[in-house]
Amino acid sequence: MSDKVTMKRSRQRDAIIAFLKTRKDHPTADIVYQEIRNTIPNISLGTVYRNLAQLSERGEILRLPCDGKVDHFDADIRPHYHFICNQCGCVKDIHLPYANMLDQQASEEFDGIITKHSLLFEGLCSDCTQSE
Amino acid sequence: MSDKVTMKRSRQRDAIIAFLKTRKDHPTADIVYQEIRNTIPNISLGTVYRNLAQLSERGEILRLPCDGKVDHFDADIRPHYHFICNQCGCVKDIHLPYANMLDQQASEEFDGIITKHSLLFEGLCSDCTQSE
DNA sequence: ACTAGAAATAGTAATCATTATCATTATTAG
DNA sequence: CTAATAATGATAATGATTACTATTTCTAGT
Repeated sequence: MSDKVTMKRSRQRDAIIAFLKTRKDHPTADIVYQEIRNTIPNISLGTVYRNLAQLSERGEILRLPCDGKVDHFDADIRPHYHFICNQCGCVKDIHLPYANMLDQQASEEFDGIITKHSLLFEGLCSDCTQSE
Repeated sequence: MSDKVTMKRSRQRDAIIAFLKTRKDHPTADIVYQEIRNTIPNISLGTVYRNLAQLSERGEILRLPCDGKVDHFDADIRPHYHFICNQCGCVKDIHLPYANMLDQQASEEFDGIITKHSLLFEGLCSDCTQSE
């Protein structure tokens, strides 16, 4: 947290990053675990969680909190927003640029320092609108 | 959820609503529990959770998910946003009106139906900026 | 007021995602 | 090569929240 402890490589972490980069659907820790087990059968779920937490703290990936539901993870660290489907739970990108204006507006209303915001859109994904 | 099952009053629920209305700091379920115990010593934590969930589903109060941290609750159901302090964890109001434009903008970028968004500001509250 | 049916409760167990622990293994700087 | 230490796997622990169940409390309709 405070300072960079030198990071040793591990094939587990390499596999996690590599896998995340192949996916655009923002998998959960458990999905990552299930997938990596195909190549590293005895990887531990704790190892997956530890690495995902570590990588997101270092800013190498994004942790997407989803309003009380399970966290998802994104290897695309460019600032953008996300959508979660209230029916199937899938998470998709919303490519609006990060709205700094929001922080500015909020700062005018607020006695303190606003450094960021998190914004999550909700509704029905295209698949779920059709199967209704 | 689907339809209104007639709601019976209970002094536990009355106390929970009444307490929430006296507070502007958006207490957690546990805070509500601790407080109500002063007047109803044997109230159950499960009862508090059940009622808070029920009331927020009926739209009588707001549940505030806070990015993986503990949920907070708000008796002020007027649409507005919130701020959470990264230091002390307090939750405060941000009185920007609900930005429907955000949903519209997002809808243009998105193949599906966007019904709402949740937006949480983060940073340091006024108390924590001073004690740094 | 009485009563039957339904909702609410207290107490407790269960869930579930996530984190912590710890003995062992793997990585890497020198 | 080797010592120092980060990372792992296996498992236990945590913590917020929900589910269960026998009992109590409401309340609508006689």
